[in-house]
Amino acid sequence: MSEKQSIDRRQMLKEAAIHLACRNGYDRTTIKDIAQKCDVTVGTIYHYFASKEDLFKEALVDRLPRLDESLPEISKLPIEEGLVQIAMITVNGLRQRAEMVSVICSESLRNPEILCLFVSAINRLREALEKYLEDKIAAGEIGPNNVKIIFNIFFGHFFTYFFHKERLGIQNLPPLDEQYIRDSVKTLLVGWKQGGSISESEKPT
Amino acid sequence: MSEKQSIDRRQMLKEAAIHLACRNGYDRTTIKDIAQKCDVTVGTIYHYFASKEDLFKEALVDRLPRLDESLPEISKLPIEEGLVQIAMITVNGLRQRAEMVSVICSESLRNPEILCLFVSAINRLREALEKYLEDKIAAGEIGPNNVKIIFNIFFGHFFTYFFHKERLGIQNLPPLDEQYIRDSVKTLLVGWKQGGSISESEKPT
Amino acid sequence: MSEKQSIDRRQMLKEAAIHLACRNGYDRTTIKDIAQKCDVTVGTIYHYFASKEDLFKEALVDRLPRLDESLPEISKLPIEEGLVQIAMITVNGLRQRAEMVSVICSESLRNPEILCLFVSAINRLREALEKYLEDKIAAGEIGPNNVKIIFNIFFGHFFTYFFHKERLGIQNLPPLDEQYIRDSVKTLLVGWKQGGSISESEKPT
Amino acid sequence: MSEKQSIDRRQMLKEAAIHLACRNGYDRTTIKDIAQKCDVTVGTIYHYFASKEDLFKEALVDRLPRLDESLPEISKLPIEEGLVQIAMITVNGLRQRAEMVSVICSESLRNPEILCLFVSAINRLREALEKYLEDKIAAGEIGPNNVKIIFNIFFGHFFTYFFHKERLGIQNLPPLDEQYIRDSVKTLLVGWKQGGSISESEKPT
DNA sequence: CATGAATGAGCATTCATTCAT
DNA sequence: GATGAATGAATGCTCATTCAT
Repeated sequence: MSEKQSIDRRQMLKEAAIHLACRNGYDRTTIKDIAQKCDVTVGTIYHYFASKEDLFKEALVDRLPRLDESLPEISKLPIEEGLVQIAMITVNGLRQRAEMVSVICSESLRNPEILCLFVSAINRLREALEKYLEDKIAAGEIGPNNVKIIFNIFFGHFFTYFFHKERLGIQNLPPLDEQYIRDSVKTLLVGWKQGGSISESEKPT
Repeated sequence: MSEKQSIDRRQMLKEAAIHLACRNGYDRTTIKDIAQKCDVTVGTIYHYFASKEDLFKEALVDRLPRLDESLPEISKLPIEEGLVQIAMITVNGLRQRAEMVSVICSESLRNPEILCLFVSAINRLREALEKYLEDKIAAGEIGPNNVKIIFNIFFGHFFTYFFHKERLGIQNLPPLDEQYIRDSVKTLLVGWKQGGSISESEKPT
Repeated sequence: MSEKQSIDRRQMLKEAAIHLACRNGYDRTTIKDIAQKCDVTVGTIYHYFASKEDLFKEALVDRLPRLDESLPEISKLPIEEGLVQIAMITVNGLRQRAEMVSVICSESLRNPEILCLFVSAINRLREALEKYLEDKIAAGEIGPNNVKIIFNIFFGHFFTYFFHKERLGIQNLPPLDEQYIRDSVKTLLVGWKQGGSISESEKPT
Repeated sequence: MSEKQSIDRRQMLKEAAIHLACRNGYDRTTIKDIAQKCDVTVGTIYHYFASKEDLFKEALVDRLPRLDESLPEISKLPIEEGLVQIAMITVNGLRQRAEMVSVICSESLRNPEILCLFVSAINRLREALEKYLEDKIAAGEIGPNNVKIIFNIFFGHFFTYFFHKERLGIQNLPPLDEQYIRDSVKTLLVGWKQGGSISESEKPT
């Protein structure tokens, strides 16, 4: 079998694994389930992956979201538009990886390796975005703010809303579309522009 | 055996179940584990609960958080202080139920009954807090705002930060203490007081 | 509690045990089931009986059918009427003990003590009826016949028919009533009166 | 593994299951027992059968007795010989399936599917034999008789005697051999030839 | 006498993993 | 490479029996 086919098959198995685990959880996703979904036998899976855990670890590693490459372009935009772009990339990233996010949220609590993946993805995002916000403060586009807090507000807002609306399926919430994102960003910016989220202890004397 | 002892034992079993499931997940928490943790035998668990699922369902049901009873008092405070109180109650509620929150987050994706519990708890909080915010807007303490958005911002912020810091254990974040909460509320209020999160489509003509 | 009450309670427990075991089999009839049916607790059953097996053994022992006492009266009747009476007593005996017959049939294969009960009941019937038939042959009411064979034909017929119709519930069979019994007896007697079931090896030279 | 081996192993498991259940009953025959008897592990049984119940259902289904194919030949014989052949086929059929008969008798009372198997096997036999007897009456080989009654007498006799002698092991009964069968048939035919088992209600006026 | 909480061995079933073909 | 039969430890659950109250 050609190398390409081999890569495709690995990919197919990883995707099936994540897809099933998203619905049923890691423990209730059996090797046989994955094999059947891919029309192969259990033995085949063990040709490509050393164990069930390995299969999932690989599946999660190679699909972590990356905001980094888009940031340089976005930095050139005015902050209103920049934050909208960032929020949309973040939400779309979650959406495309919705199944993976679910698996990671569940499994990270008990699997340190998966926790590590999750944390490093969030930290990459945090660092990039804090840097972006600091630049904008320096440039005077928004007032002086505690960037840790405003990152938390920004990310927590979109993450939780995505989780409530698109993963848990809570009813009667407005759609998480561009309009909602623009309204949210506008709301946030009203305060951020004025500044003031520097805590007493951080204030320069 | 007295009724009291019987109730205590049920309670003990439920707490052990949640505690273990928080660390290991529902599927990896065995009846034997729970029994050993409580120094009883498996048979005893089945004397008190019809099944493993029943044990967990009961354990989750009777510990859902309640903001409701404190709100009337809080409503009398100025909004700065009110939101701090609400945030602290919310964070402390999550903290006290940290283990339960973890279990619910994992299991709600595949167990509709648990999802229902989770959703109704969130909705209760949402309704109470949206009502509070609308009253404050009417009273002129904050400007006109889309209460759905600002609830999402408020809750999402504290929920995500709690999850990152205290559940996932992400390093290098400031502690989620009163100071952090006060700073966050101040940051949020800068914008909320001024108002402006009414979307174009909602604006009165 | 008076002795009478105590006897009643034992009786009630035994009847419940047989009743449930008839439907569900011995193994699927639990002590708890029996206790619930009688509105007592499991502990109570162990006051009256040493074990589950004991309860069932006692329940089966004291309800074995008895043809013996009626035979002297029946012997005075002409054989046509006598056999009808015997068949009716047999069928009614099975009917009243239908549940017990089911339990005995199932359990006798693996429990030697129950087998013994079953066999001795059948043997008592066999001996009584063979004696009756020999007397009737001697009296010339029926011809010379191998009484073992004609007992087998007589008992086997009614037992199997009862089992098929009233225990298994096979459809489209005529009812096992007096008319059917009279017709059957008449059919059997046609041959028995003429005689001839003495095998070659038994015939006097 | 070849398909043949796979079929053999299924067959071996089914036979072991029936064999053990005959001695111990369905409930006391454990999967482990069956596995040990066949020198395989429990997992192997579940590789071939979905459940314990399935294993037994299959085991019972594919061994139901069939008289049908022999009847055309037997019909050509004089009735004395024909009934002897039929009785011998029936008795040998029971003998070869002795273990299965025991299991079916016990389980059919509580398992509707097994009851259905049992009833349909008996009904097939009943229909074939009633047809045979009607033909013989029409041909004048035996007198006018109620075929339902004489079938019941014929089958009930041999079935009960088989059950008493070879399953329950009641002592002091003559062996169920060809001689016994010939004597029984002769006894039955004495009456059948003369006829007379038409009930009053059925008699033509 | 009566209770029912507690026991723990035993059961049917699952499933990740191995390996001869 | 690919197969799928075989493994066996582990799991949720049952139930006859005991015994302190």
